Amino acid sequence: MTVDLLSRQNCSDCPIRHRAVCARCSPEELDQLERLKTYKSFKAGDPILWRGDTLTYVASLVEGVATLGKTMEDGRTQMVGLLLPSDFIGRPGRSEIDFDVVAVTDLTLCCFQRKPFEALIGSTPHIAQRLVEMALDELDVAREWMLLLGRKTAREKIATFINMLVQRQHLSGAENDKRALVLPLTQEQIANYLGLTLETVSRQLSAMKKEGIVQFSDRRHFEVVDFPALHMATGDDSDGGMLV
Amino acid sequence: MTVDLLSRQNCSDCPIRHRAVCARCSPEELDQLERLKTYKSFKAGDPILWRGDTLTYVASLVEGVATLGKTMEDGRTQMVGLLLPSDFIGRPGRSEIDFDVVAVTDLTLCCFQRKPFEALIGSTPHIAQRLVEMALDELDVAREWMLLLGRKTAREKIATFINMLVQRQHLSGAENDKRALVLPLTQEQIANYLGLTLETVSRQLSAMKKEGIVQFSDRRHFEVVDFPALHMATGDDSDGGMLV
DNA sequence: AATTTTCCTTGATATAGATCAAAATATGAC
DNA sequence: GTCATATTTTGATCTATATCAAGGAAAATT
Repeated sequence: MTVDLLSRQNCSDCPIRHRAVCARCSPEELDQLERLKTYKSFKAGDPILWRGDTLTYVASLVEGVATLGKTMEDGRTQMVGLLLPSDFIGRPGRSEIDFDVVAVTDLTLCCFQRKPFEALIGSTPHIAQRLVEMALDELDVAREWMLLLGRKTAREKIATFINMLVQRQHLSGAENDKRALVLPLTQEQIANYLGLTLETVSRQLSAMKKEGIVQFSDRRHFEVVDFPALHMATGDDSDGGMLV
Repeated sequence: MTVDLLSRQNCSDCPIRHRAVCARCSPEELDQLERLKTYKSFKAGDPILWRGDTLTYVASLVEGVATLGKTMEDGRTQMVGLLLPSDFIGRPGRSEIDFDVVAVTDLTLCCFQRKPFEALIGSTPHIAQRLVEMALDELDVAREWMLLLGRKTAREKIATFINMLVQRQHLSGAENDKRALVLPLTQEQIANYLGLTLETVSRQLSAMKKEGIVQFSDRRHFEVVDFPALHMATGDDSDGGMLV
């Protein structure tokens, strides 16, 4: 019943397929995965993992949105990742986590006990290989975000964030109205993701509405009206993104 | 002859051992690695890889310092990684790189052709497993840096940077004067790493000298005089770091 | 439907760090 | 050793964004 809106795949069967982890698995291997798997549900706002927690599971996000965040002693916080369906949580070969994972919406995880999962990796090179690629993909995303956090202006940050939502939601199979997009976070959470304050996020978003770049139907749903202007505003591209 | 100052290991033999990639390799596997391996040298300032380059090699940094950087169309740049001896360059399973790798000092790489290296991974689970762990370690570092870039003050950034140098150089086997540390970057490069301008770096470093936290013997060599104050200045710890 | 709470907007003001400018110091080349 | 270049320091000013403050709109709860 859980159709993964963001990964073009029905994943009620074997959620770890999300990222094609087991595209090349043999029937026996799939069977093994099948037996390890359990589902867990969380309510919006629930902490899934806390910094320092022992990792007994690795998991694949089936439905919903979660954030990865780091918090400083004095309360300043920085989001370091946004988890959408098909994303992977956990670190084979590591028993502790050093950031917080929090459910933003109600969500479902497909969990595998870490130990047997690691054993499986140890004997199945192509799964390990796939995990390397996934980790390196995440690393690319993190580095792109470092550029954003270190060098972009508030306006560029917002534009880049919206553009990322466009990309991740278009890549997905969501065959709804092509332009209808979901804003999964509050403005405070967006501020946390972008290294800004919520007031700055509000002002920049208002400006982009006024300029007719984006249009909101309600707080959580919007569409991009002027793609070239959005592209231009990201700072990634000196021209209007026409070449891409 | 090339003794790796930063990894407690003599690595003239099999540089990929740096990160214990092949600690569990059989003699035949070591032999295979041995045959794939070539050394390449670069001069300070040389570009090693350019964004968009095709990756024909993966490599391990034997000696010297290199930076990973991203550049925007208008010239703004953000360093996204600092490579010290024993660090790994390259992405098994990926043929293109999307940032620049530049030699900061003269350096030596130990290179393996990507294709055969990937084949080796495909048939050797424990190497693949080790690479997953390495990629996840890098991801942790990148996320820690995201917190720094998004939320820390200029002073906290500088203190954190110095503290990172202490940690990486102490972890290494460098059994020279315990306090003598190398500053491998110019202040402009540091600014690039921290999302600041060079003037701000200069001012903050001067302040920390004046306060007696650090002391420079020359531009590239310094020692930390007051560790508790340094810890305090990183912002990571509300107390003076006494508990760590 | 009324009330509470959460989320968003807008304005006024402050400030950390950027930018502009210039001199002082190193470093390297010849 | 001198000249040229790269790097660092310091000062004056500016500005983007934070901070402080308060009201309004939506959502959730009763």
